[in-house]
Amino acid sequence: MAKELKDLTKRADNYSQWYNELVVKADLAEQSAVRGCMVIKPYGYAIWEKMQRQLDDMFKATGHVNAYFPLLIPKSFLSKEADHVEGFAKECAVVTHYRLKTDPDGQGVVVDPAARLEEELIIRPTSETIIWNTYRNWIKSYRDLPILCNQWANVLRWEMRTRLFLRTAEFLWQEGHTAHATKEEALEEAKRMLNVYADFAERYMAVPVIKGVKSANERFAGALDTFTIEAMMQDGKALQSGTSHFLGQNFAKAFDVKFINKNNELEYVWATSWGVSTRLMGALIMTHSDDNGLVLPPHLAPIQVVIVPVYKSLDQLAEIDAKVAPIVEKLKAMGISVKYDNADNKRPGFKFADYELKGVPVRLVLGARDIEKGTIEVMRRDTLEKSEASLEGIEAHVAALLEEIQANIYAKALKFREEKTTTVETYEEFKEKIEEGGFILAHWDGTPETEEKIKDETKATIRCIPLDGDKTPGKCMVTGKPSAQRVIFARSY
RNA sequence: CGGGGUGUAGCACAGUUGGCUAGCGCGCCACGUUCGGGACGUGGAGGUCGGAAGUUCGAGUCUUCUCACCCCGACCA
Repeated sequence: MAKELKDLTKRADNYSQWYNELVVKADLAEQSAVRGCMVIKPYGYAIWEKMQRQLDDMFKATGHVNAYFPLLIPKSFLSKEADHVEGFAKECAVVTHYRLKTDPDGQGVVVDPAARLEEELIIRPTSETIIWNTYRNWIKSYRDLPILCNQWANVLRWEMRTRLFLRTAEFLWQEGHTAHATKEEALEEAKRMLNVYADFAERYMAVPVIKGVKSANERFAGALDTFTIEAMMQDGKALQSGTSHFLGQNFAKAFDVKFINKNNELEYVWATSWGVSTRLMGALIMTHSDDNGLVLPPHLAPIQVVIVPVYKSLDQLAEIDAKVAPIVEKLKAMGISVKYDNADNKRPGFKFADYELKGVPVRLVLGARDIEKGTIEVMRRDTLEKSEASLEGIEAHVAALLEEIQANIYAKALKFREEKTTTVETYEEFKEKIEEGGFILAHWDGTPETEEKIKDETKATIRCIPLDGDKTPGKCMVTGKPSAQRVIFARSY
């Protein structure tokens, strides 16, 4: 076991291997038997559930409701919106038959050729099409609007190259799909949800993000505008962590969704869609982890506090059990999730290392020595600092410490991002800086051609045109043409 | 889809110019001593060497095919 962790540290020079290994060792997920898919293990899923619950609350608080739409989409639906089909066609799994039969020439089963579907079905890569096909029947009048639905689901995209959590073929996500009577209202909704995502990332995940608009090249297939939150990982690469799309009337036109407005005129419906996925788990891991393993933000840690007893005999353990019981009760009453690990089959040192690997924010250790002094050892995962605290009132101390850790890891990540963000004036300077990783603020003439050229030459893309911050115009670093404001460039996942 | 690499016990690997009964470490199981930072001793269980075909007296080792996975690209709302 000790060796495994050393291996992990040794490989830190290869960030993506280190990440991969960390995900597996910390018991979050593993590769499944199916290419590009993953098994999310109970510990990993517990984190996802916490994220889900929090996001769901935030959606409800902004007036949204949950619904569920089919997994399978008739192939023809996908082709109704030209850009959409272009974007997704090449990564769709297709259902062609509905029956198997035993192999007449051998063992096992074969696809029954007689059971070919008249129209093939695709497994949803996203649900805009099937949802807008459904919305047509729901919307007749402005009185039916807005529709503010969210769906928690799995989707499938046949990616060429996959990575646990960051880009798996099948992934879990939520997708919000809203319908509005006016352009303004739809735009406002798209921005509202971007803010919800940013808020969630920063307050719960402790991951600082930059809110912005995608350039045309990076825009969602079928959207007029794609808003994004971009985070920086510890290797300086960018990770698109959530998107919110203003779809205009594209899908309403494709699926013929019209309504009678207040002026008694027939009009197409305005749309948005927005989503975050299990990729957020990747962001969480890659933002905070260190060579000892995960570092989970207290607001999302399935176990916020672990208590480990140190004892020589079972009598001593019984004594510690009695001391710990009221602490556990009080912490639980405060809404803090606590695990008392008094399992007799593992030694304390093993437990220490294991809970560090799993990112438990606070560890309490209690032994005969402490009981004598009326103290308890407190270890915080973010800094690995140990301290002694009084047993009396330890609950309040822990509660305060959890908040402190939450704030500290956010501040640490923000500081890291700021240090790795540079401003450049020339393309030469850009090429040099991009090798160091991180975000680069530079002027760009706004054309897809220039962006493409930069991508070809440096592998960096425009992560977003920031919504907040400096808006002073300038000149494109490549072409010298006018630029409205600096945009963020980075290499990305 | 290109370039490179790896498939041998749950994990990580060794296995010589083909050679006789396939190995080490970690983990696992039993017992004992331990227990304040991944304990130690003794004993034990666990393998159709990724799959198929071939060469050979003999294949983990050589040949061909095939499958899977990893890394780097390409691709990626």
